[in-house]
Amino acid sequence: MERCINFGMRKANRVLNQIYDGHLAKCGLKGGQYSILRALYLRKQSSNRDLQDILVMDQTTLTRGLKPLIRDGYIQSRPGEDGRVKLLCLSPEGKDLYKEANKLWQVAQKQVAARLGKETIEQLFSVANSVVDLRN
Amino acid sequence: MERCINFGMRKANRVLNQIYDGHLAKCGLKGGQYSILRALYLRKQSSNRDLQDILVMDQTTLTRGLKPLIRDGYIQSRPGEDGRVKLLCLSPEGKDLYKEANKLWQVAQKQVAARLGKETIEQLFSVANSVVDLRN
DNA sequence: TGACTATAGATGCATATGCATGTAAATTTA
DNA sequence: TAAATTTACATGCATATGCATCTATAGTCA
Repeated sequence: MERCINFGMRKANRVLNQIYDGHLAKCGLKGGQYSILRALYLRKQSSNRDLQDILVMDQTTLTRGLKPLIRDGYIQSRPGEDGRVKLLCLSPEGKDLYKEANKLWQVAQKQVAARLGKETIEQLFSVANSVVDLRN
Repeated sequence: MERCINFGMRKANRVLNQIYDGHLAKCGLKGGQYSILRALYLRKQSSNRDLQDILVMDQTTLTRGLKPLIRDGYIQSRPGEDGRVKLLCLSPEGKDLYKEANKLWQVAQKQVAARLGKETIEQLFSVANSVVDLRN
């Protein structure tokens, strides 16, 4: 009975999401939103397009993921010189929220890391990177 | 710059979903629906509760995942002796659909397996199982 | 038996995901 | 420069996900 690769990873992904989301809920964020805030925190400014590459995310998924963060004032959006482009950056509130979320993220990350162990984590990233490379 | 375990797996999960969904789309299914059909095909009959454990899925997620499959007549639902329980099984159409979907799944699985290689796949399942065990 | 508790599912709400498609702006080409 | 093409982003639609909560049924215990 051959195991489905997609199903195997999907289950694991759900478990991880629940752990990280559980911690991040204290500041009202989900894991995906945290990733977006982090990417913007580290890059100061990005277009939607840039973030798609960084986050390995579909354009439509990203656009919608940004929506509540813009709505709640954590991300500022303005048109670029190229009229098609939307430039995004964290507002002061967004930076504060990221810093707060980062503390919660660290708790989640440490908890998971402690239980999985170094070797498993290395394998996880190695496997995940290999899978992402399937896109090329 | 520490990498986020959740983010790493999430990206990989999205890539896999797209590959499998791309193939399964030919019969109108998504990967999650295929997993449900498969579980029912192999077990003949299950309650919602049973499937939650098999699929490592939240009750509400599963209930909603079943909805379109029941709606479209692929899964039959009837109450069990225990009035709270909902018993589920594949209809004849559901069995046919599963068999058709299984062929498409095999194409996807082979394609991914060929590109990842045996060792990476073993690691993938090993890591995924370790992550799922975090629930305990 | 009646009250309390536990279990199985369903629903409201909000985000997550991506295909097909639409709109607008920039670039290329004839 | 006008038309065709490409690029960036938005929207309609449908499924995916799970927390909080609700309903109904089953089981437990005083």
